[in-house]
Amino acid sequence: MNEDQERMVKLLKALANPIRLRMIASLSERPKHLYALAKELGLSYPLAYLHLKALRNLGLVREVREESRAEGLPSVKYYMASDFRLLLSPERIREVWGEGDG
Amino acid sequence: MNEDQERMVKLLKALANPIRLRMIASLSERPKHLYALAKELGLSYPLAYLHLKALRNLGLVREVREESRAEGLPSVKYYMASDFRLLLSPERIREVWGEGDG
DNA sequence: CACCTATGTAAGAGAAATTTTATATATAAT
DNA sequence: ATTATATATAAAATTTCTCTTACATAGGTG
Repeated sequence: MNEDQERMVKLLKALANPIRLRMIASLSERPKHLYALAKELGLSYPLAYLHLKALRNLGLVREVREESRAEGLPSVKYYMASDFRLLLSPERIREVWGEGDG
Repeated sequence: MNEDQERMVKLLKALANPIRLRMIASLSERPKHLYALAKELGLSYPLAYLHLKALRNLGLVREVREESRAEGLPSVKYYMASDFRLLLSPERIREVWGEGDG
């Protein structure tokens, strides 16, 4: 697997999960912190934490600084959905995966 | 999960696998039968069979009749990639998954 | 007849993903 | 003080996914 191929599989695996899709949907409405997101979606904090971590690792969700806080303050971390775009079609898949062997 | 949501997760799960992506890439070049596809991709027949079944179940790959065969003949089954199109973006995900709770 | 092609499936082993439980820390409110 | 908010992570348990092994069938070739 080359880099593009690996990236595509990782993205698809990350998105192939209802909890992570709901997280993206919610965090694309407005930024929130993880504790609030967990409550909103009816998840335990550790579970929400693990799912969010997976999304952050791929750049699908990112941290945003809350502006109303002075420098050096403990930080309540806000997250928002990144603006990504992934098209899946036979042609696109062939572009990335095709012609390896014939 | 409503029907659209379930469909989206199933499609993403089906696509989140390098073997199945390679199958789609290959079967979008030209139709072939499963035995040949398995050899081409270096897979055991049973493994190829299971992955192709998953793709067929979702309509991502479909069977095509070989024209050069007379009626009633045993049938060497040919498969080709269906022409699908799936766009993933925060907006699209919010359309399907958003507003459930907040 | 043995071998290669060709299809179809079940059952179990093994690997990966998901979820829970537990632990640790810290601030703010009642 | 106790409760609720808030973050962070490890480890174990559970569930799902993936893959191999085994079995059954059949046509064609050397």
